[in-house]
Amino acid sequence: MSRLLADVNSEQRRAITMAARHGLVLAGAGSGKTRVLTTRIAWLIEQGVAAPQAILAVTFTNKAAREMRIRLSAMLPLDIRGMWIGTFHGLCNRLLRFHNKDANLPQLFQILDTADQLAAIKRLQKRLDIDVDRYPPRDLQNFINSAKETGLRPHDVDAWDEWSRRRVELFAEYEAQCQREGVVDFPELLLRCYELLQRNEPLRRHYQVRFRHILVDEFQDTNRLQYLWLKLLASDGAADGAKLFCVGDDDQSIYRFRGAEVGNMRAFEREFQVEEVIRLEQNYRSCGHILAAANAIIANNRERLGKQLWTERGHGEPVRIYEAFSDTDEARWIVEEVQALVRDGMLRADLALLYRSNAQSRVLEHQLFSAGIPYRVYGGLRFFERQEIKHALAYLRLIANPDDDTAFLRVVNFPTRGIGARSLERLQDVARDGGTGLYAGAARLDGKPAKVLGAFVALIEGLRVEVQSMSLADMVEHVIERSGLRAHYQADREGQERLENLDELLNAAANFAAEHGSSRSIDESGDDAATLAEFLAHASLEAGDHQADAGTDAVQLMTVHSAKGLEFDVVFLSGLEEGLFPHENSIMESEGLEEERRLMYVAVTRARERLYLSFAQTRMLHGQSRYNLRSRFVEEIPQSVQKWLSPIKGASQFGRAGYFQPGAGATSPPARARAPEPVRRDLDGLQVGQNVRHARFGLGVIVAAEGSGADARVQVNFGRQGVKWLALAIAKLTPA
DNA sequence: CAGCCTCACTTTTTT
DNA sequence: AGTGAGGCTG
Repeated sequence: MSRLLADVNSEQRRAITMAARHGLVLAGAGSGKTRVLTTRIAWLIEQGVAAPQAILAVTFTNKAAREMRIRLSAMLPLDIRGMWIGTFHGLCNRLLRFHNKDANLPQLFQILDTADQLAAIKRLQKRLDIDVDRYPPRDLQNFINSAKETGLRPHDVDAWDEWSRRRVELFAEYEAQCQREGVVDFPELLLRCYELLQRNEPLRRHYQVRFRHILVDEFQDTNRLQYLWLKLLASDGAADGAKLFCVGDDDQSIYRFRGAEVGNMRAFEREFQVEEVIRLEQNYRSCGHILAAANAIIANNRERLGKQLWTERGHGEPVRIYEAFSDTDEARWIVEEVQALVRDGMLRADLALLYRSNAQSRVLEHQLFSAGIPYRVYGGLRFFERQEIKHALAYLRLIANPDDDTAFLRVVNFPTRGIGARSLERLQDVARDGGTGLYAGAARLDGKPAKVLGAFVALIEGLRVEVQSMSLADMVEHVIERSGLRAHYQADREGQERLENLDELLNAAANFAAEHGSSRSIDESGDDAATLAEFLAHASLEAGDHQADAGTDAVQLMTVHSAKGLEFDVVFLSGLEEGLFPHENSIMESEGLEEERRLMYVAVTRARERLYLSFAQTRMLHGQSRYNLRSRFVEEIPQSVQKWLSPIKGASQFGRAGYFQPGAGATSPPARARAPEPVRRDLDGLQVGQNVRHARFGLGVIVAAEGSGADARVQVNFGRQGVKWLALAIAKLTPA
């Protein structure tokens, strides 16, 4: 038996060694999904079922692709560098670079990241004198991207009225602009690649014949276009086409808002007549009580393919639940608990503080900071998104492609060189009238604009010549120097960190050249431009890690979304309140609510040993106090695995007597007794923050009040019944 | 051209 | 409350 199959359970083995046909693996959280995927690849190669070149493995994130490569190279005595393992976008980029002519793209086409794309759209709107109130740039960006991600070009999009017709026109104008400038945005990479293969039969056949096995990770996150792309490469499921092996978990589908279609799982099963659907339900991560909570929560969803996690690890600890007065109290309690755990020898890095929305990190950070506990927040600016890095890259982009107007405008006057709005306006007019880009338009100016812009063009031209036979790192260094970027940040008192980042960019360039340039020699002239283009693509496609210093032992703070795929010994999940989690924007429709519940399921299944859930009666949000009910998700956890740390279970929902009793449980500090502040009195004895009962809507909390006497109205949060304004003269509210 | 002020926004995120 | 973008003034 193959060494690859040691320590693999029977279901995992079934998936790994499945015969060459279409397969769907429903892999529960912590069930060894990545392992199955990578081991199957290794197994296919080891058994001689497929050659390495015949395999295409697709992931969503660079991190996942990297991990797959690392694991694979540990399993196989092969150089896996030539293998087609990558993200959808990375693989499409690769394909388009190979066949740029057929795809009608310049050889050194640039990739616009989301921010570049928005800038390009704004520029377009300015050029065409579009009312940004009627057509907000963000909306337009969303519109364009979601059209492309559904596989639609402007002429495929329906328009019924003047407004939407105009919108489609702008979509078309935007495409023309991108084409003129030789740039593609993220969805364009996929769509362009898809259309290329669809249109060009020999090319399509080539790849359809070449790839015998297509393996897809996180299949539940695929959007329409990605599914179409996979289908095309797999010859639509024809007998002689590639075999699709998709791994995913419908219960962890949490990206509907960005176009993911869980329905692709069922569509795949149906359209490819998938015979083998394998469920990986043994969980190797969490203790039994935690899994019981997760299973019970997700069981409330109707739209499921069905799965039940189990473990051999035993029950472990119950789920700890804490009710706080306020968000501040909640944060303070969490920090005390963290301190206790660290005192007991727990590593800070094994503790995670999770929340539904980023705004919640502030209170937590504040308390952690006061307590002097090192922490790290995920989700800030990433390396290649920093302004100084984008500036340096913009110079490099202009060297590679002078038609890139986005890059041009970014640095034409940075560092400032006396090119003002007037000069640029003149230039944009000239460029528009001449039907050229800005760079080319500069030659047709006169007067002062001609002088200042001529100097800028001369700078770029000079750079292009000087840089010609340099290594990538030297090139970057030279550009940072000659553009004046370094001097600019040196003169800036607060430029120190930016200078360090620019140095880091040099490192990145050197590393990149070492890793990617080795197959073709770097000093072989003529390939410098290609290496530069690859580096620029890399910078767009892989913006870098969110985390800063991975080395230090710090408590980890992140949203539940960011935590997907990660695991921690101890997880604190805070803000379990109706309106927050589930989020109020999602409560109204069942699909939204089910996605929130999947999010909750993801959060719970991050914990290995211990899980804390907490919520607060009062929370500051957007500068206002909000009064929320406890999340329904808390209710969905079986009582048998709950352990309440705050005074009395459910105190706030059914009267507040319990609050003034001392805390219970060895791990929890005594609750600080504090009466909720009445915001306004004399509303028939009702006050904000109070629990009330309504004959039709049931239990709720008063969240706001206005008016007096016969006009007095209160706003009541009834949880799943919604938030309602009720006139006291009409509605019968009784204190609960 | 730069700094200041007002205004609007505020779920989740990768490529 | 806090931030970021865009507009206006010195």
